[in-house]
Amino acid sequence: MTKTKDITTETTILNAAKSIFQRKGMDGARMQEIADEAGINKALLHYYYRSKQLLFEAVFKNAFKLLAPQLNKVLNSDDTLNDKIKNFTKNYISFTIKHPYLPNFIINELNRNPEFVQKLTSEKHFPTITKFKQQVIENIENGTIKPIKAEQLFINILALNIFPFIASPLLKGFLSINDENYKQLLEERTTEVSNFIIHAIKS
Amino acid sequence: MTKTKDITTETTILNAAKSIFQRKGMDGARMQEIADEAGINKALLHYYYRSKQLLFEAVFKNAFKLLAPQLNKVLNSDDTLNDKIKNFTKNYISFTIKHPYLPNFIINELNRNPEFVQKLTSEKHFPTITKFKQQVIENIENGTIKPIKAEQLFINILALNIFPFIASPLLKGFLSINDENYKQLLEERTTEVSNFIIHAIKS
DNA sequence: AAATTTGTTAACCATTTGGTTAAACTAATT
DNA sequence: AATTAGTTTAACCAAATGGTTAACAAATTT
Repeated sequence: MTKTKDITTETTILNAAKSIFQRKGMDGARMQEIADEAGINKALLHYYYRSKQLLFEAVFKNAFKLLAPQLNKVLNSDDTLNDKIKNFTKNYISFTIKHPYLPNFIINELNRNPEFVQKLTSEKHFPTITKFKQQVIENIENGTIKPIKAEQLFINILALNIFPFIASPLLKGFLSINDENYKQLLEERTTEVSNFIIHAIKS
Repeated sequence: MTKTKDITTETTILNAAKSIFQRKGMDGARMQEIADEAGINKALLHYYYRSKQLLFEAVFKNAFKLLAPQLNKVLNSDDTLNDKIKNFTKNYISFTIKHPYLPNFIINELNRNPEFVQKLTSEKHFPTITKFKQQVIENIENGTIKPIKAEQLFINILALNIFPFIASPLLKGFLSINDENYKQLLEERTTEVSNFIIHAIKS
C-alpha cells in the first residue's frame, strides 16, 4: 500500500474523528470506531490527542473554522444588503450540501455544552454583526427597507438557511417526500429564500 | 414524606427520563442518573420499561405528542392563512419557552436515527399539510399572496419559529448578548415573525 | 388468613469504554 | 554500526454501564 504519506497520521486521525463525531456526536462516538476509521491503533489517538475530550475539541474548532468564513462573507463584505442576502443564501446552501452534518453538529454540541461558545468568541475570525447592524440602520434611514432590528433580520437569515438542513428528517416526514424530492426543494431555496427575505423587508 | 402518590411510579420514571433524555440525549443519558432523578432503584426502570431503548422511545413519542398538536393547529384549523401564521407563531413561541429542550431533542434524535420518523408518521394526529397546501393555492389564485410553494412556505414558518430556540447558544454568541436580552429578542419575535412572513408573501 | 401476584431493592454480572504501559519497530543522527 | 528520538502496536486495566437475579415487601385474590 503506497498511499500518499503526505497526509500525516495526525491529519488522518483528525479526519476520521471528524467523520465519526459529526455523525454520532461526542457521546455517541467511540474511540475504537475512530481508530478503525483511521486504520490505526487506538493508542495512537491518545498519543496524538491525549483524550477524547481534546480530540473532540480539535474537531469542533476545525468545523467551526469552516463555517465562520461563510458568515463573515455576509456580515463584513462591502456588498449592498440585498446582495449580501443573495450571496449568503446561495453560498450557504451549496456549502452545506457538501458538509451535511456540520450545522447540526455545531448547534447540537453547543447545546450540550453552552459554555463552549466562550472559547470560540475569542478566536480570530469569529463573526461579529457590527458592520451588518450599521448597514441595516442606514437602509432603514434611506427608506430602502422597513424598520427591523438587525438582530432579528440576522436571526431570520440564518434560520431560513440553516434550519432546513438541521430538521431534514422531520421535514421529510411532515411533507411526506423522499430524499430526492427534498434535495430538490433545498436547491430551489437558493433563490427562494433570498426572494422571501428581500420581499419581507422592502418598504 | 407524604408525597402525592396519585402519581404512579411509571409516570415518575417517565418524567425523570424525559428530563434527563431531553437534556443529554439518548447517548449522553445514564440509566443510573434517571433512576436517581426518579428517586428509585435502577432495576425498577427495567421492570417498567425493559431497556434503555424502549424507555427512550416512550419519552420520545411522548414529547412528539406534545409538539404535534401545535402544528395541527396551523395546518388544519379553519382560520385564514394570515391568522394561522399569527396564531402559530404566538402559540409556538410561548409553548417552547415552557419546553425549551423539546425542539432540539426531537430534531437531534431524529437526525441520529432518521428511520424513527417512519414510526411516527403512522401515529394518529401526525401533522399533514394537505389542507394547508390547498389554502395556499387558493390564496395565490385569489391574488391575496404571491406565488410560493406551500412546502416552502411551511418550511419557512417552521424555520423562523423553531430555529432561534435550537440555535440559541450559537446566536447568543454571534450577537454577543446575555440570556436575559436573548429571551427578550425571542419574545419580540411573537409578532416580529408573523409580520415578516406576511409581508414576504403578500402580493 | 393463606396464597398469589405485583412492586421494589441490593448485590451482582458481562461487556464496553477511555485510557495506560511497555515493548517493538522505524528512521534519522552520531 | 551504534545510539537516539519519534512512531506504532498488543496487551492490559480500572471504571462505568446496561442489564439481571434473587430475595423481600406490599397489595390483591382466594
